[in-house]
Amino acid sequence: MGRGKIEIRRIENSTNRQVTFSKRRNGLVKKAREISVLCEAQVSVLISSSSGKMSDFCSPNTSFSRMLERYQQNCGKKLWDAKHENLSAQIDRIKKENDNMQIELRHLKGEDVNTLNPKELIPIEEALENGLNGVRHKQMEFLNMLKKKERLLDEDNKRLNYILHHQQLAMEGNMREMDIIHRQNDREFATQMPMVFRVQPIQPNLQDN
Amino acid sequence: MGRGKIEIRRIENSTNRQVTFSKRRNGLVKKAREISVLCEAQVSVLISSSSGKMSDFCSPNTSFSRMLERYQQNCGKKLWDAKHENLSAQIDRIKKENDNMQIELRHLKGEDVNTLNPKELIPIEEALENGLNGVRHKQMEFLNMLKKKERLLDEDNKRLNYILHHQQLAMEGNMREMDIIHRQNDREFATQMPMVFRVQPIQPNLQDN
DNA sequence: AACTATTAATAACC
DNA sequence: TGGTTATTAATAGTT
Repeated sequence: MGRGKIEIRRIENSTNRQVTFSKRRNGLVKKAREISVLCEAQVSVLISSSSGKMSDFCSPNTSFSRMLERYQQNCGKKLWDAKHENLSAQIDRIKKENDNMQIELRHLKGEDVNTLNPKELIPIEEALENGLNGVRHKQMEFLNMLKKKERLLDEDNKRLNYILHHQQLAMEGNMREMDIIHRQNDREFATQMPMVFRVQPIQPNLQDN
Repeated sequence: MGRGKIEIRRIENSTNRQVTFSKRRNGLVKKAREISVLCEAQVSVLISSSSGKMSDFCSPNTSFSRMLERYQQNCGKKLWDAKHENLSAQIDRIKKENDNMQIELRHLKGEDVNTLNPKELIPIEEALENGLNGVRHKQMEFLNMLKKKERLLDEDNKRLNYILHHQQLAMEGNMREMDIIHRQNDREFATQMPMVFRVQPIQPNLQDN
C-alpha cells in the first residue's frame, strides 16, 4: 500500500526507515485503539525505535500492570518474575536464616529445650558458659576500673588534704604577721587571698567511662 | 476499508464483534511484526479479548521483560513496582529483625560485649543464667532418667538371675531323672530344652530415649 | 473460512 | 517532521 510494493525487510535507507517508522508507529497505535474500541478488547503496545525512543498505547479501561498480570496468569509465562522471584528467593533465604537464629536464641534462653537430646545440649551449655564467662569478665573489668578509679581519687584526695592543711597552717602564720603589720590593707588582702588556695588534682585526665 | 465505512465505536452485534476482533487482531500483530522488521524497532503487543483470551507479539530480538524494563526506565512510570516495592519492604523488615537477633545472639555468646555498658550487661547475664539453668535442668532430667533406667534394669537383672538360677536347679534335678529314664530321647530333648529358658524382661516397654 | 468491494494505510515524493 | 497522492493492504459485509 503505497506508491510501490515493498518487501518486509529492513529498510536500508536510514531516513526512509525513520520516516516509515514514524508513520507505521502511528498506524499501529491507531489500529490498537480501534480494535480496543470496536471489540471491547484490552490492548497494550510498546514500541521502541532503534534509537531507543519509546511509544506506548494502552486501552483506557486497563493498565500495563493489569495487562501483564493477565498475561502471566493466562499464558503461565514469566516476565518480571525474574526479579520478582529473585526477591522472593531472597525473602525465603532470610526467613530461613531468621528461623534458625530464633531456634538458637530460644535454646540459649533455655526454651524449647525439651526437644533436644543430651548430645545437642552440650554445645549449648558450652556456648552459655562461654557467654556467661564473657559477660562476667566484662563486668569484672568494669568493677576493677571502678576500684582503680576510686583508689586514684582516694590518693588524690589525701594529697589535696595534705596540701590544704599545710597551706592553712602557713596562712594562719601569715595572717598573724600580716594582721599586725598591715592592718590597713585588710580588704585588698582578702581579695587576693583565694588565689593561694588554687590547687590542681593530681589526676587531671581521669574520666568517667 | 471494507464493503462499507464503519464508525469506531463498540460493535453491537456480538458475532460481528468477535469476527472483527479476530481479523483485526491478526492485522495488528502483522503490522507489529512488519514495523519491527522494516524499521529495526522493538515492539511488544498484548491483546486481550473481552472474553479474556490473550494474544501477544514481541519482536524476536527482545522480550517482554526487557521491553518493560526499557519502558520504565524511559518513561519513569511504575508498573509492577507496586508488588516489587512490597517485597523490598518485606525484605528490609526481615533483615532488620535478623540483625537484631544476630546482635542478641552475639551478646549471648559473649561477643561484642565491649560495646555494652554495665546496665546492659545485667539482663544478658540473667538470660544466660536462666538459659544455663534450663539446660542443666534438662541434663539433670536426662541423668535421673538414666539412673532410673539403670536401677530398673538392675532389678530386672536380679530377677532374671534368680529365675534362671531356680530353673537351672530344677533342670539339673530333671536332667538326672530324665537321663536315667529316657536316655534314648537325647536329641529331641535337647531341641526342646531352650524353650524352657525363654524368660521375658519385667520392663518390656523400657526404651532408649 | 473464503470472497470481494470498499476503505484505510502508506511509500514515494515534496 | 507534515502534507499529497498513487498504490497497496486491510477488512466489513457477504456467501
